[in-house]
Amino acid sequence: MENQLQIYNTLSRKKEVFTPLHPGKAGMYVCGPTVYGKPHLGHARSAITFDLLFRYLKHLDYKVRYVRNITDVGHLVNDADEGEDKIEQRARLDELEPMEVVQLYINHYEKAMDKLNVLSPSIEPRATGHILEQIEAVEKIIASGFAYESNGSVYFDVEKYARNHPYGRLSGRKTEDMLSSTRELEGQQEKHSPLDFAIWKKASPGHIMRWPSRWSEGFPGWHLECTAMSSKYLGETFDIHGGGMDLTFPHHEAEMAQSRAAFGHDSVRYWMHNNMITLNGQKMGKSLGNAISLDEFFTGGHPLLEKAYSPMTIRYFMLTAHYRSTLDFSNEALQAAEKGLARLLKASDTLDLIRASEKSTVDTARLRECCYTAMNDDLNTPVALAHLFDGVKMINAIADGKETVSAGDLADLKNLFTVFIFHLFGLQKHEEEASSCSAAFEGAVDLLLRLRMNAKAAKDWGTADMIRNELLKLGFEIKDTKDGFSWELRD
RNA sequence: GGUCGGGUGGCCGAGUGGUAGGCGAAGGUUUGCAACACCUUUUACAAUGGUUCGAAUCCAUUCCCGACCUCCA
Repeated sequence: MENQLQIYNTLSRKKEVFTPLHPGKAGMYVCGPTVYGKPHLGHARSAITFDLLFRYLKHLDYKVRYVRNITDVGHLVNDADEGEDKIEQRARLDELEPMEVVQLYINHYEKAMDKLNVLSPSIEPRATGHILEQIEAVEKIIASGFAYESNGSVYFDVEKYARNHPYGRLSGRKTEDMLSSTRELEGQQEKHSPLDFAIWKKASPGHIMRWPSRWSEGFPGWHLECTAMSSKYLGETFDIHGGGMDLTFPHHEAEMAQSRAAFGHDSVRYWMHNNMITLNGQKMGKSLGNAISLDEFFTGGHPLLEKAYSPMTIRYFMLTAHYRSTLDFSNEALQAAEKGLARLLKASDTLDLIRASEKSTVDTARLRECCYTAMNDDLNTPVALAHLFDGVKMINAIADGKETVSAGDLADLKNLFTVFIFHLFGLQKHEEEASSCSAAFEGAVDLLLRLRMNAKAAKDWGTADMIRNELLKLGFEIKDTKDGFSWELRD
């Protein structure tokens, strides 16, 4: 039983063995982006963390339904229940329809995720597509007595709820502490208590995004969409709910309260939260104005970036830290990641050239075991990577003839590397550039390098070096091997 | 102020009682030279005290940093 997947549950603050609600199936819901701006490194961290989980669960033969929402309404700019909708604000500033803003940034997000090789979730529901479900949820909460209407808006009655239910359990706080530290805000006369949050909000006259309801023309509160959509697609109880740590309070705490008020029980069995990306020790975030967008990373177009970093470098960089640790961004760290990744991928190429021997002098079974143990330990990718680098040493030693591997072990090693590097970690070799080269192009480069080989054989170093140096200038990487050469196009 | 989490070598980053790993640097092997690869080396656990055969890891005190408490992945 020791080698089972364990995940850290924010609710219990412990690692727990993952046992799904329904044997053989796993349901996961993750808070996706609010689409009012370009995706940045933080979005990538969350997406990659849960993509890894999604891939691993599938690898463990679970039938996984992965729901990641898109928030396209209800997220207000400032204080929780006042202020402009984020998307409407962007629309006003850019003179666009709110849905144009939504579409634009969904496109940006999808494109970036695609580059990062983040798999599409099973379902990507949008809040605006689930207004009816959200209205139904409001009805349920009112019926259970934990919400009240006030001037066309409906608020969740936190104090009443907290009398019989633990509010603050997930984020580890007490209602009295929250009360004492809550700021006095303008326009909160509608609420019974400053802790109450809106689940339906009456639209002000200038508000564009609005839907009819029996309380008012308005829009749903931010926290509600996740309760409505997760229960719709995963059921009133489901396995895993993920998101960034900064969503723990108030968003997830509110979700928990809503679910319990609406359904009479908790919905989520395992809460998982990924930590933040930091920049000079400070959280990278839109509101702090220190976020670097993913596009900027891919093109190098940001003053803080010394160069462009490929999507795979970013993906690998994320995997070098555990998902619950903060990860500090720096050019140095990214360049180290770039080189580490190249070394790993090179070894996986080398693996294809290795020939099996009678006997093995290496222990591939143990390597395999170590890799899985690391993954089962709350997705400990940095440790799994460390073991894979032991594998890299192993591969290079075999290729050098210093160690030998049997046919069975070689197959095992190949399988391990393929599964971990490509299937689970989702890393890819340079964007299939090789396949985009035409046969004629490849033939021409091969011809040049064969000429160089001839020159070398004739000890005509001038010609040999000229060919190599000119090709290097054009962006090729040239390597001499034992019995010839290899080349590839740098990206 | 409240709650929670941290402080590890030049950089990043694992690690809850007994050699992570990557990147960098130095030296060497290989090579016509180079790249790749390989071998060796290097510097560490914020401070102080304590527990222990043995502590980065446990306890105490101190200092420093961050996250959340408003919207944020």
